[in-house]
Amino acid sequence: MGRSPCCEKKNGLKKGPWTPEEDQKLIDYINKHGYGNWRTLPKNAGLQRCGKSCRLRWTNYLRPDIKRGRFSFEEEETIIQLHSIMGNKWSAIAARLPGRTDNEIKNYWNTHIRKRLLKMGIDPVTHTPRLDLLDISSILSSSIYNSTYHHHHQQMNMSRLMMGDGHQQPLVNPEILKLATSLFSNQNHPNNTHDNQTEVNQYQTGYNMIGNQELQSWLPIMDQFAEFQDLMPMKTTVQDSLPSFPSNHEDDYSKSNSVLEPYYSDFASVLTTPSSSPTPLNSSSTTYINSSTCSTEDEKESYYSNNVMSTSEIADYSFDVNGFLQFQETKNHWDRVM
DNA sequence: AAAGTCTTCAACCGCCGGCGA
DNA sequence: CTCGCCGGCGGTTGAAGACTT
Repeated sequence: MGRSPCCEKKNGLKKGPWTPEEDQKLIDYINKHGYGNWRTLPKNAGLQRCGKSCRLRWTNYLRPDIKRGRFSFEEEETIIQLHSIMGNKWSAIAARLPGRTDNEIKNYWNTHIRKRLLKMGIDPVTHTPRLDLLDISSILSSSIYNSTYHHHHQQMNMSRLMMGDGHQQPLVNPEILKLATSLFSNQNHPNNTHDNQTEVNQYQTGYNMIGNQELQSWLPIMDQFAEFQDLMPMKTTVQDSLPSFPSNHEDDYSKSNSVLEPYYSDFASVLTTPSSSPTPLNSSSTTYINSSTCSTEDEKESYYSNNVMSTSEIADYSFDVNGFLQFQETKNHWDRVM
């Protein structure tokens, strides 16, 4: 048996934004009598509103203990950490933030924090890194395969990464990068992956050339990258989450042409968590931002612009070793200061 | 300057659980 | 136990303002 709406149109009750006069009536009444029964309050207070609307207006806007204005950095940190534990339990989160309402926190999450996490490559539902959000595929594939790519800085670093610069060894086995490129570029198009024999063969070849041991050695780089991108050390790292690879991959390879497919699938699933995860409560993936010393808004903005990179900035730094080391120093600085 | 697009956030809606009759 | 009332919650909407073209 459904309940009738609390304020039907036929009652002539007003909806929409509150006027200052209505606000004053509500404030005056509650100051004098308390709110008591919300359903009868509007009649007693002389308001053409339903009780629910009055309650909402009071609790979300007129209450004297409401803190207005921008969220402080500490508040934002608290929201992110609590959300990583509790999920969308806005009222529970609000209970830990004096003067903030669940509605305000929910709005702030949806309009600011959520977007920022996405930009950082963090899944706002699970609080785990999602490298696909960073669009690494474009970073990698454009440098490797597009010789006319305009970003010479990035291309130079990539070529050094792959071939060395005449004085040093390649930083990463080019086959690893090729495989990574394939993985990243194809995880964005899952439908194209499993039915394409050419691509499967590509993974097989790549995996054969790299071998289990070297692929494993590449994983810490991914972990560092995931951390490096946004100064957010993850309790659950890419490496920790990786399924165990067979010690003798040649044997498996001889059995089937699609032997790599399950590993690719597992590997890809580590790198990209489904955004529609039904279980936001994941205490093992609590997100930390090492920046709690930023107190003023200026510091906060400065922190974000200096230390939390946008995707395009990551493209500049991602495989630039000097930049990486420099960035690690900055990170260590913030860790110490914290 | 104007039109179109995007962002924000106050307010609404439907649902749920607690509680008393 | 069932029913209806109520407060509370989380998802969603849409008007207004900000921004872009």
